[in-house]
Amino acid sequence: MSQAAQGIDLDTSLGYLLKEASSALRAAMEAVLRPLGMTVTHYSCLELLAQRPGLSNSDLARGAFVSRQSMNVLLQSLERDGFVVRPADEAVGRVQPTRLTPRGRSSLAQATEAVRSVEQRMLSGLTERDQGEARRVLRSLVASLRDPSGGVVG
Amino acid sequence: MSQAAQGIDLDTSLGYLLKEASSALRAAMEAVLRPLGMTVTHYSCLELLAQRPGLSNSDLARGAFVSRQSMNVLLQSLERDGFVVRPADEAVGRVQPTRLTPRGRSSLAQATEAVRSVEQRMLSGLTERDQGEARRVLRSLVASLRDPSGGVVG
DNA sequence: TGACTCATGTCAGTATTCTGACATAGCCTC
DNA sequence: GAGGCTATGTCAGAATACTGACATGAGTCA
Repeated sequence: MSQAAQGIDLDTSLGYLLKEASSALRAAMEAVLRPLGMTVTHYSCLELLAQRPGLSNSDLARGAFVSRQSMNVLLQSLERDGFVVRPADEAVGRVQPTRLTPRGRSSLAQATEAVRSVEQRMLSGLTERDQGEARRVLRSLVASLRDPSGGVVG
Repeated sequence: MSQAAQGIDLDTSLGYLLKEASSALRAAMEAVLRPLGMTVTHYSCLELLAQRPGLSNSDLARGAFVSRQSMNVLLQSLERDGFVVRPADEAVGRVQPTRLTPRGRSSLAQATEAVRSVEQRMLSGLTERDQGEARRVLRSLVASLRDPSGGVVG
C-alpha cells in the first residue's frame, strides 16, 4: 500500500513483466527470422494462413495484431512475390480469401522450424504444469482486458 | 506430435498467447492515456524516472523497450514541454541524468491512476496466488530467452 | 602514455505502422 | 424495397520507431 499510493512498481507489475516477456520473445523471433528474410508479422501471416486457409485481410490483421492497412500492404508484397494468392473468383462480397502457394508453404516450413526452437528455449525452464498455468492466466488477462464490464469495481 | 510436426498451434502456443495479452494490454493503455495526450512510451518514460531518478537516455530506452534514438527524440520533446530536465552540470562523461519536473510529476500522477485502473481490470480474474505464479512464469520466460546457453538441446 | 574496447548521445535517412477517409457489400429492421 | 448499421478493402498522409553512422568519454591493459 505504501508503494501503491505513489506509482506502479515496475519490479512487480504484471503489466511490465508482460511487456518485458513479449519484447524478449519478439527480439528472439526477429533474430532467427532475419536470416530467412522474414519479419515477425510476415511469419505470423503465413502461419495463420497455414492453419486457417482462406482468411481475409481483416481476419489476418486481427490475428497478427496489426491494422487492416498494414496487413494489406504486406499481402500485396506476399502476392507479388508468389507466397500467397487471392483468387478473385473466390471473393464473396468485399471479402477476398487468401491462400498459401506451394512456395509460401515451403518458405513457412523453414520459419516454423526456427520459431519452434525459440519457443522451446523460452519454455525450457517450465514444467508442463507451469505451461498449463501460464496459458490459463494469460487467457484470463486477455478476457478481462477485452470485456468492458470486467474490473474490480464492476 | 501430430500437430507439432506441421506448424505451431496458435490456439495453445504460449508465444502467441503472450503476444495476444501484451497487445490487449497496450491497446487498453492507449485507450486511457490518449485522453491525457500521452502515449505508452511517453508514460513509461515518466514512470521510470519517478522510480529511478537520474536515469540516462540509454537506461530509459532499455526500460521502455525502445531504441536509444527513439527515446532521445521523446526526451527532447519532454524537455521542451517542461516535463523533464537534463541539468548539464550533473553530466558525468557522456551520461546526462534526467529528472522529472513538478509538472512532469503531476502529469504522471493522472496517468498512473489511469494505468492502475487498467492493470486492476486485467488482474480482476486472478487470485493473489495466480498473480504470484504469473510473475514467476514470466520471469522464467524472460531469463530463458535472454540466456544464450538456455534451451532444450543445450 | 597509447591503443583498444565499450557505452553513450546524437544526427540523418529509412522503414514500418497507424489514423483518417472513402466506396462498396452484406445484414437487419421497418 | 428503403434506410441505417456494420464490416471490408483500399488509398493517402502523418506519426512513430528503427538502422546506420559518427564523435566523445570511460575503462582496461600492455
